[in-house]
Amino acid sequence: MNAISRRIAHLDMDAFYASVELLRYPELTGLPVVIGGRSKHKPALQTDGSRHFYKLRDYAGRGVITTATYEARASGVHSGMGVMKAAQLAPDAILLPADFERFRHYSRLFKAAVARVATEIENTGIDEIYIDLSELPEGSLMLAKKIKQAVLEATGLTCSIGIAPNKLLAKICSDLDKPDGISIIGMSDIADRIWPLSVRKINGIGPKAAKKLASLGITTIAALAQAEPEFLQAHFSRSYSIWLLEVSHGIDNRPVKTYSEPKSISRETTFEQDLHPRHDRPVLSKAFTALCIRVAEDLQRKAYAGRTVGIKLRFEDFQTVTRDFTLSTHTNDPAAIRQAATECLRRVALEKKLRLLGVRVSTLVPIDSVQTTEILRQGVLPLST
DNA sequence: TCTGGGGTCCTAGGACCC
DNA sequence: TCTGGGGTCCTAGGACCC
Repeated sequence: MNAISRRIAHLDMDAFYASVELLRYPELTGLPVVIGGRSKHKPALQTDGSRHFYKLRDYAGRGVITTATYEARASGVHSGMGVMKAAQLAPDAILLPADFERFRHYSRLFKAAVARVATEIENTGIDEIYIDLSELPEGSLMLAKKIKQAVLEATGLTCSIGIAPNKLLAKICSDLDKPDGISIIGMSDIADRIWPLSVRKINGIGPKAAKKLASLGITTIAALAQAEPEFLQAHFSRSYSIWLLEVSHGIDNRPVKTYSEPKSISRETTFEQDLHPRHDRPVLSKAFTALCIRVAEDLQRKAYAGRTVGIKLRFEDFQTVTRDFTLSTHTNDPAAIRQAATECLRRVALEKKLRLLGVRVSTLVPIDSVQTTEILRQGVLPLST
């Protein structure tokens, strides 16, 4: 493979969760629709055969918007926004609960469709992938059209594709002509197409870094590209400064990774109301056990065992703490996980109400065949001591 | 009406070993 | 009596992504 002439596509499904739900409820097409909130608010079938949909104004409680249709985005609603805030902006938007099983199904469908056109695929989320097109003979525009057509035929859904010499640029590029677009750029287009954009368009510059850059007078990628290395290093770490300058010039050598092992498996839950560590202890304990069981089920279903068990607590003031504990052997046994997680819990001062509780298992190893029973047996051992 | 859930990666200090 | 230095593991927190 020639690193100099790579050709990488980034494919991003358009408003994925919402679009999947519109396939099921086509009568909502063209309306502002958001996915989010908790699992009530499922559309109810009425006696006249029509469906009743909940609107954002009907919602009360915790949660965020995971996806908004373009019609809802026009009101200023976007993913990550609290549902209650979104309700102020778009009270008449239709609210649908997330159906992850369905989303995963459509995710598999679109990825399989792409794989029939190009095999070198990196999964980066339920609704997006990178594709290495370097070894294919066809032109980029032709490939992009073929892939979009394959996705549409397999799912009825549209996507946007960016093609560029690396993942960094491809990712930025797929967002240039959304929805249902194709953008193709080369290194010679960076000054015209990339530099005018906000630094936030760079995958890896989040709210914190963008804010700090803005305080230094840097908001566009062009301004970042013109910054002196010494100036950046006075405000950021050396490695981050070097990376900032590289990405501002469109440099990125990361390969498309067609396979990766999971590093951790976790489950967490935000309570409807903050819970008091002593007064609500029975409820907390039940939730805690349920999380351990779910993590163990996930591990067993995916055929992994882990050696480090961790907990995550979020207090009423949103302060978040984690603790973890490494066992002498790998386990995927719910009782062993709960015991280790309880050890972690003992090391936290519980003085405030709890908003969130989570359990995580990391340092994973695949449990193939012969080792399985041994790992399971050893994993349970600490319980009996 | 603040702020979900599932992840990855990085940093940094201390323990421990050679 | 002044304390090297590299490597790895463990732990905690934080930024970031979808």
